[in-house]
Amino acid sequence: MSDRKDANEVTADDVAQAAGVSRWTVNRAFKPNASISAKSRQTVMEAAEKLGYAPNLLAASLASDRSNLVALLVDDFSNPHKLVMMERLTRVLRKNGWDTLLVNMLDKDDAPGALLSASQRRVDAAILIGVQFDDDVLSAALGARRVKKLIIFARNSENPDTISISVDDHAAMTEIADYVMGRDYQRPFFLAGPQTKSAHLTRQEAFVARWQEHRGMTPEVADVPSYDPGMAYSAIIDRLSERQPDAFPDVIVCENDALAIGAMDALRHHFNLRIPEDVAVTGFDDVPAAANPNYRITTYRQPITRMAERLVTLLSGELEQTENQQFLGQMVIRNSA
Amino acid sequence: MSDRKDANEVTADDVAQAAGVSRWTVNRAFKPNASISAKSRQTVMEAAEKLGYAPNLLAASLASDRSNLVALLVDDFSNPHKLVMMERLTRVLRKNGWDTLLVNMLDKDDAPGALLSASQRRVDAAILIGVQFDDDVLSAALGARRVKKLIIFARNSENPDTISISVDDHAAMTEIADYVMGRDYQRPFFLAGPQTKSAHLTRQEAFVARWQEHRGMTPEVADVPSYDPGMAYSAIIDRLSERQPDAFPDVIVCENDALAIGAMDALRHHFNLRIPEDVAVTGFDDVPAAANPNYRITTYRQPITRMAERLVTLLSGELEQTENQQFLGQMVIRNSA
DNA sequence: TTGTAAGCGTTATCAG
DNA sequence: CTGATAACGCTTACAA
Repeated sequence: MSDRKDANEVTADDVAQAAGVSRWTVNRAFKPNASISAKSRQTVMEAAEKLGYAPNLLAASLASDRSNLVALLVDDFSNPHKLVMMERLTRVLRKNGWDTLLVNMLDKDDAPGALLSASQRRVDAAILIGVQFDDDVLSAALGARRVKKLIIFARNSENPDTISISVDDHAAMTEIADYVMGRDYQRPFFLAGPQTKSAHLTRQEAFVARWQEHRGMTPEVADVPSYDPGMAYSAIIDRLSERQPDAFPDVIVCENDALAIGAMDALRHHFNLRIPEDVAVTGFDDVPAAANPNYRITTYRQPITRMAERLVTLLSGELEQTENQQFLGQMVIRNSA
Repeated sequence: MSDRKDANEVTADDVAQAAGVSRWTVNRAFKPNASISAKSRQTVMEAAEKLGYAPNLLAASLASDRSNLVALLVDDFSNPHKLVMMERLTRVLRKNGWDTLLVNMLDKDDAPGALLSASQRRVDAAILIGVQFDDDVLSAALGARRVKKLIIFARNSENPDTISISVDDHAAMTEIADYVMGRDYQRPFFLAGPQTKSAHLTRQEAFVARWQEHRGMTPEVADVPSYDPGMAYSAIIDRLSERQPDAFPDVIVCENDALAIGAMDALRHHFNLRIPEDVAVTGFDDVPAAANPNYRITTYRQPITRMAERLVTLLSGELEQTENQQFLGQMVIRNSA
């Protein structure tokens, strides 16, 4: 049945033999700062090259209990920003010698299963870039000691055993609020994503607080069950239909671009309104589509690459951090507000 | 230094001891159709549950030389369709017990490196969903015996040692051509993606051939270096600026939706043209944005889920296929043409 | 700097 | 159906 196991099953022993050294020397040759003479290393590398040897990472992981593998747990694939994050993360990780196991959280209750999958491959860390990881799930996961490190990427978490690498949502949203107030909009409407139990309502809270503080009134808020342009589209229609002009918002501040795109589509194609003349819109993330001439969204860009680089230092353990890492991004002013 | 190795390091031996059986029996309990009595299995499972045991897949893979791991090699993250494919693929794979290693091909010449990464984790197969795998790369990869199976997903390949699972591009594009001709467009323009050496020019060729056959003239063709809406936007502007109205195409047939989106944006926002009144546009893939009210693209939907399911049967070896697998999708008629 | 012994946690295979 | 032996290919000591 299995006729594999032909060539390519070259082991360190084979190389050792070919190079006339011991297996352990072969090993050292492949380890960046091992104590090995330059000469030995070269002999080994030549033999390895000739035989087509590459270390078996499975065996290495088993023997060493570190795998140089991280799991990326994702749940909301409808948000286009996920594609950007996945690209950046895998790029930076791979450049630094880490491989990525992509785990699709199939549904709301799949978090434990997803984490289990990851742990069975002995990943060194699990990186969460989904939305459905509330603190209950995290505690359960950590309680079960499923993974060594749990890192929440691009989202806050209050869980003390978890490290989050994210943008300073409060600062970012305050900046957006100030910008919007600076343009003198009067009737704000905040469009939020899923209202889970964890701490990621920061954006909404920050906006609302800032507006209250400066204008003495509480902005209207609506939420959708997932970061999906289609859901945002429907939500806006549901919520704003049959509204008198003077009760219609003049600016819709969205928790992210996925929602902003849906909102803009609804505004233009359902309500037949112009943006920003009739209603302005702001987003968050600066997804690729935000720059396209149809949208030209005024949004906020997270420094994903820098965040990914921080992640790498966290993984390598250089930084014995347990504190959450906060970054500052920058507003990108375009035409939608 | 390492204070891990606390709990969770439960092995089959521990469970065996707790359950009063041998390690091998524990193992059998976790294997679907192993010869083990129902009673033994239950005892084992209870003990396992209590101790929180889960098989170490690293060790299993090492010992068995099958890993139940596949690598997904991706290179063009700017195409939104990739997100859809990744979601479907990981979903179907995981449901069937396969894990996914996501490998980002960092640049044009990274294919060998990416394949090497995958092979070092001893993946059972590498699935290619990028564009830069031309037949040279594939041959090299196979020559180096890097991976056991190489599967090209959603794209054709002529390489005989490779299996491709894709839509029947010829049939699909012929259907689109017929549709376009049926609407009586006269001046077609085909917008193609990267012109690599492999066989994926089928769409372009099919369209051109069909048009020639029925109309006796060769459609104009342009190509862009990557499936990126932004590139398509620029390409359309470069190519069509300063053209007299009667030389301007009345339908732009795009190799996929990523290009169609860029083309539509250029047509509307740069040339100030209406779609489909002034110029019609067709796409391919039916990405989520194709359905949004801004675009409403007439496109072609690939049966990704069925294709992913076929992939799984291919992986499990039930099908000792070496032939390429072709699927039929369906046209989705919307407003853009 | 280099070699050696003892595992890492499974599975294939064969004996009972 | 169950138990035992020998790998799988590497790493972590530690000794030479």
